[in-house]
Amino acid sequence: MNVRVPVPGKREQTKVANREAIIAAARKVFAELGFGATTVRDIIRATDLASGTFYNYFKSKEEVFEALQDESALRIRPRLRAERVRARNIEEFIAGTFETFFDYVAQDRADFHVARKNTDILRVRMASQQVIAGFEELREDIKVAVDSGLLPRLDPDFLTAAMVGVAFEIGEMMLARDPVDPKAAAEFATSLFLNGLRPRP
Amino acid sequence: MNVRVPVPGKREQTKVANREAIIAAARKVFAELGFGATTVRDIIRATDLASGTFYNYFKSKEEVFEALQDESALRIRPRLRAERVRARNIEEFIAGTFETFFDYVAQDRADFHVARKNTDILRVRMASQQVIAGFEELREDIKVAVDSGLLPRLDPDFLTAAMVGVAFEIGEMMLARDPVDPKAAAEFATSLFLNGLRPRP
Amino acid sequence: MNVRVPVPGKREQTKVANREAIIAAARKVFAELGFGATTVRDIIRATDLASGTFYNYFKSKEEVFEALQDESALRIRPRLRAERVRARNIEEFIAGTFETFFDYVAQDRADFHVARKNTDILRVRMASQQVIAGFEELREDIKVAVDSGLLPRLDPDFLTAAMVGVAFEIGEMMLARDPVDPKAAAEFATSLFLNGLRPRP
Amino acid sequence: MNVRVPVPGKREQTKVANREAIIAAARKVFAELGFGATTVRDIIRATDLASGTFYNYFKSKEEVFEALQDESALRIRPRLRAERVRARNIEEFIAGTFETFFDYVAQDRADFHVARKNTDILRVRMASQQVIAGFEELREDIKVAVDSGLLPRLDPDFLTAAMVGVAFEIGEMMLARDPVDPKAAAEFATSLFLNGLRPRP
DNA sequence: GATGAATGAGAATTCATTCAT
DNA sequence: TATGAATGAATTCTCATTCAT
Repeated sequence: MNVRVPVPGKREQTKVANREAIIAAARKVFAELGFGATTVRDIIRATDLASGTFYNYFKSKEEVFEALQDESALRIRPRLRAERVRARNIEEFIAGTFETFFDYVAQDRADFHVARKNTDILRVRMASQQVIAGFEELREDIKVAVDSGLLPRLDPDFLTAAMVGVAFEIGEMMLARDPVDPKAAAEFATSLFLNGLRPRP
Repeated sequence: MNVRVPVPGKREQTKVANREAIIAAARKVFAELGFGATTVRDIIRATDLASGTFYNYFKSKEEVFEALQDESALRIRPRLRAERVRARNIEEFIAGTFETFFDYVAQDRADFHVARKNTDILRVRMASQQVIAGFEELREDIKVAVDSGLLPRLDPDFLTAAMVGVAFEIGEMMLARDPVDPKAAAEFATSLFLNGLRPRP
Repeated sequence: MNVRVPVPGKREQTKVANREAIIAAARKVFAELGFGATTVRDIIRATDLASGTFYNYFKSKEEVFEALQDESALRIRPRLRAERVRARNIEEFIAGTFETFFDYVAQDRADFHVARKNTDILRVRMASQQVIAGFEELREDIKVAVDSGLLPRLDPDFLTAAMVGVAFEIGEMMLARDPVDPKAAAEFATSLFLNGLRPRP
Repeated sequence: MNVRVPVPGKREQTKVANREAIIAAARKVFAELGFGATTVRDIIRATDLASGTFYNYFKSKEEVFEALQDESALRIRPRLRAERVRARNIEEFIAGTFETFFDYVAQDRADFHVARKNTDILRVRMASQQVIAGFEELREDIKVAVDSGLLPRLDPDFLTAAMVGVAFEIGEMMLARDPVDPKAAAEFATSLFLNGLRPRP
């Protein structure tokens, strides 16, 4: 018997490149057609690979979608977390989160925009492993912030939900405008969460 | 050829009844399977009609989905609008909106819950004609409220998006809990929008 | 609600005709290609129906194969049984069985010949519900015949197996010859089973 | 690129060993899955070789199947032949053949049992070059035995078919029983062929 | 020779939609 | 208008085989 010691060679490079090619094609096609309308054929047609090759890398369009989302989430999660960890007060916690998120959305439009294409009837929201982990992380950070007195004693699940809802919904609205202004979006969301709508005395 | 023998006591299904039967079946099936996984066959199988009959009423599952959402939106829209019109101050505007919405969600779980079934990866959000009209209505009301001084001078699009995002996201969270407590959800959202998180002096 | 009383009409006729067309095509294609090499596409291509129509009648080629065998077995089983029931002595029991079987085989070559086509490597033997039932029936009749003293006290399972093996194997050999002579085949098998090879004193 | 580091104590697989490994894997997989359902991938997966390697040894699963059967036939053929050559009378000819065959079957169950797995519908019978040669050999020996007066003047083709049919069919029945009793099977078959069913005076 | 990823033809199957009854 | 079988395009997925490494 032989022990195989992998040395990165052409084969391994091709494998990585193919995987990336499929993910890139999927990103493009999902953005164009929406998740529901996209078929595996559409994705593979957008690469120069053979149809069977898709199945060497992913079992289904669901799986490639997840990989796609995981990639995105892995890019944004550490940045969001770093902002929150660094936060010394409630202003930094809230403002840092929204600024980072809207900046990311503005950069990475395609990732965020996966959808609202199915005859304009549906909106599909990301929720891969990594995205869910990101939500979870936010909730944990909120709990910690509440315990440390950084945030007031509020229901952390609801607060997480509120931040997520506002981030995604305002994110969409922001992208619909020209020019895309993440600063303005972040300011709005931050002010809402810090001060609410009622004028302070 | 089949001979149809009417059975007394069960009246013939009228056109309206057939339409309703299809919508009801669709509501049930969408809730079970999610939109993407549902086929026209699934819907028609859940009625006692024949497959061809579906096409006398709807062109596609998209169309029946829209009709379904429209029905829902038509139930909730007037109530939301009435709340906002009746509002004499910012507290009533915000609290009325959220209370009404979460009450509706708690009642009509199936309608709201259409989905998150697609392999648990996706969340599908309603956005039929009527739902969009409802969003539009909210934005109009917000504009009017801003002009009349009821609400502070804020970007109405962003505010609409924020309310919608919070309503849907907290709505989901609320439904995930036992018992479902629309009052608590409304209080949380209302307080957030009125006061923000920062303690008032 | 209506009660549907079927009256044989054009629709029902077409259904029966289509089912028969598929079975006939399958019989032809199995005989040509053998079971293993045959695809559903091959079968449907041999009809003038559309590919999807196949699935209105059968779930797979296995299912149509079974239907095919059942048809055959249903034709031959009652005749075999009648011969055995009528038998007044061992000669009639054995001779009746083989004569009837080889006559049937000679008539219905295609049914019997399903196979030995896969590069001449394999022989596929029928064993649908009905064929198995036919074997079972033979065993039961043998048991009865043993109990009534018509047949000597032998292991009925082995005797069944022996008759089946000889019937099928000699059947094949008979078909390979020109002219096909069921009489001769039956005489050979009958004599073997009645007298054995050892010359009687 | 991979670097192959030889591990001492485990010798390199030679060409012969690889061929044997593939045949052994095929024997196992055919017995489990049946011939029709088995794929080349299944076979190669049951070895520790790579898929491409299969094609250095065999062109298709048909070819490996033949090789498999040839191996079996090469084991049993000489023994059968020896029995028949040694036979000094009809009793020895018949009894020797069946005893040897059923002993072999009892030993080498897997080889004989290749199949009846295809949804329980089919029985697949071996018929490789070597197996056919074995049948041929039997026929030749029968002819010789007829000419020498050892066997009565009967149609040698039919007699060959009858022996083959009985051997295989009773072989299956024997394997289905517990305990497997080749002696009893041989006795039954021998008595049938020697004496027939009709009581001798 | 061995490897195992890429290939792409082709199989099974589904399903929206049509249309004769 | 209701029915439900027929249609066939489209999709998913498998697999034997090739070939660069």
